[in-house]
Amino acid sequence: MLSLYDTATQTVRPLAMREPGKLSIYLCGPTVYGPPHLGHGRATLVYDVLRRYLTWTGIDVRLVSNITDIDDKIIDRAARENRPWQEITHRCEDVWFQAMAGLNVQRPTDVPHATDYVDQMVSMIGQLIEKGRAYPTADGVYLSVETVDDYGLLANQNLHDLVAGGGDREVFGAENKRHPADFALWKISKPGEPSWPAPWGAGRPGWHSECVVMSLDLLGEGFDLHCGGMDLKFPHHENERAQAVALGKRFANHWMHNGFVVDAEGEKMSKSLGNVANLLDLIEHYDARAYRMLLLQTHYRGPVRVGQDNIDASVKALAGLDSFAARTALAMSDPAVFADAEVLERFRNRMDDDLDTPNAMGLLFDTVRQANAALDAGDTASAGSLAAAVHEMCMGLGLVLKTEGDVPAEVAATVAALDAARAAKDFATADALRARLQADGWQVETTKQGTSVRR
RNA sequence: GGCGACGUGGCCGAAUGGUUCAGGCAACGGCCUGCAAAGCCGUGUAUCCGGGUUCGAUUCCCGGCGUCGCCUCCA
Repeated sequence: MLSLYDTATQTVRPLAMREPGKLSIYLCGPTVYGPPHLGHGRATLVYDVLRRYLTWTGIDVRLVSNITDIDDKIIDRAARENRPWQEITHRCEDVWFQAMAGLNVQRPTDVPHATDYVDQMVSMIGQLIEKGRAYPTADGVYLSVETVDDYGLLANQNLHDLVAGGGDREVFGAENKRHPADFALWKISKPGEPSWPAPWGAGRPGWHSECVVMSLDLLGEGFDLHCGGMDLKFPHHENERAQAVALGKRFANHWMHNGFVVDAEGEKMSKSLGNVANLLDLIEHYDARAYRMLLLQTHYRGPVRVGQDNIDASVKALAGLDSFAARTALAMSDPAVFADAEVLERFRNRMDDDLDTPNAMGLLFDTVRQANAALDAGDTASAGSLAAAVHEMCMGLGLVLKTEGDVPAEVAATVAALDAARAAKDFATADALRARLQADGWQVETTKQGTSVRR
């Protein structure tokens, strides 16, 4: 049974399932107005690993992750570029899923769009007003946070301290709000802006409303886990929760937040600092698996710096694993081979402890070394079961190892020529052929058993 | 100002009240190899500082110093 740190209780506690064997997860998805950056990549990879691991342990996971396709940023960009806002959201969503596919992140079970839920949001806001928890003003509808008893639970701060920290920052809509921390559920639109009809004036929903409505609609009250980046903890998740509480509904049972991607100076990568790195660049220039590898070797709650050195180290580590997969392919092919049960149990213990992937990776590399040693010693049976365990672990982490794969005919011919030259002790020719393959980007391993190539 | 996280070898990064502080990358030596590569074996280097608790602390407590995050743009 997996235990996870829960932001609401600030403890590591078992991730309870509302229905045995079934886990319902809501993950806050992207606002589609720009290209995905490394931070998005981290969050989706962390939750992809979570999902794959849970699935691997036999749990039926339903992962709902939304697309925020109406928002001030989208409107701003559409106005600036003078084109329909839908064109931007559609394009960005395509790019988003393209990037996710590149990272080998599984598509969520459900991908609700905010714009498909506006009616339900209007209805929810109406209920909040009826209950006296929200109030309309000249520019929108606001939630009265003072009516929510434990407002500040996720931020771990009381309302007074939260507001005290506002500093000299300008409070949005201050002139109309009853309390500075009240937040917009509905924003009445200005001429030319996209809008939907509502009793309080045509407009658009505030950011925090969509996730409440969509999560409760698709997963129902008291769903198991709500997750997202640390920066969503407050205000986004706090405000989602505040709405659910104000409605008198049970919300998420467990809250999970992943740490940030930081830059070389250790500062958070954020749009406002302008130090965001495009995720697509990383995927284009490096083995996309390297980012997953790097994150697996970092605890999900800690910060991670994504740099040339880190990524290079991950690429190298992957090369070792690929090489391992290739050399153990034969030992694994025996249908009588079973994954080493003890290794898998240790793996589960580590993963179940707040998703301790760095420790799990330590075990994985240890197992690889043991299997290699067994293979060197000619003990193919042990090598096979250890290698099978490695493959199982990789499956539980979403790591795909490369084996021989498809080799073009001319490369195969070169490999054959290389082996023939070596057999004839014509090492000059053999070295030239090997150099040519390497120049073409092939990883070449010549052994007594013959040459194998990998890309 | 409030709340919180963190400070481990050349780099990244776990863990732990006590024999030798995981693992990855890099370095060095050896085995293997026609030579490499891959692999194996081995080596070296680390717990921010000062107190306290303790037989014993890197780990727990207190105080520093430093870094970072959140306090209504954000994964």
